[in-house]
Amino acid sequence: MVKLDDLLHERRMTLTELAERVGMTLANLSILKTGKAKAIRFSTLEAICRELECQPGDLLGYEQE
Amino acid sequence: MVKLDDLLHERRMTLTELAERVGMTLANLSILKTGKAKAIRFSTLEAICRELECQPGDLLGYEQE
DNA sequence: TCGATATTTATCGTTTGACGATAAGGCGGC
DNA sequence: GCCGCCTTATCGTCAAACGATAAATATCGA
Repeated sequence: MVKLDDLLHERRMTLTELAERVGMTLANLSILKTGKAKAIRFSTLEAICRELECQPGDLLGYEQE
Repeated sequence: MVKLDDLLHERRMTLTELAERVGMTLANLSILKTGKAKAIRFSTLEAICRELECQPGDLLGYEQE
């Protein structure tokens, strides 16, 4: 569902770096990445997509492409 | 950002019907559709995508395709 | 123009959960 | 063993989803 891991690898970016760039804690990003978050603010989604230069659909999805 | 309108038209489904199918109030779905929601629960996103037979990326996105 | 249907907007209350701060634990590589 | 990276956990605050409900507005066809 949350495909952050793939995107990070593709971008060769660590979760730690992404956390700094989007301005949120590593802990909360990790929760999101590992699929433990129950919801997300659009502002957060936007910030992540901005830094990863991707679309929400690249981050969220049920099928694997 | 939230492209619910397009999907509904394509599916020829009213917001009212979608509300019944996903089991949430029309009022809150309207807020989501008109881009006034600040966040979304993954469970809600999932329910909507299930009924519209689409992916999160079809519902959320910054670019228009 | 009337009326039915659909949607938007608003208010209030409850509850969920994001997110920050922080700390501790795990893990692999050097 | 140390270090960088990540996960997990706890606690607190606060934002906001979502329900229930009602009223206003829009749309459209007869």
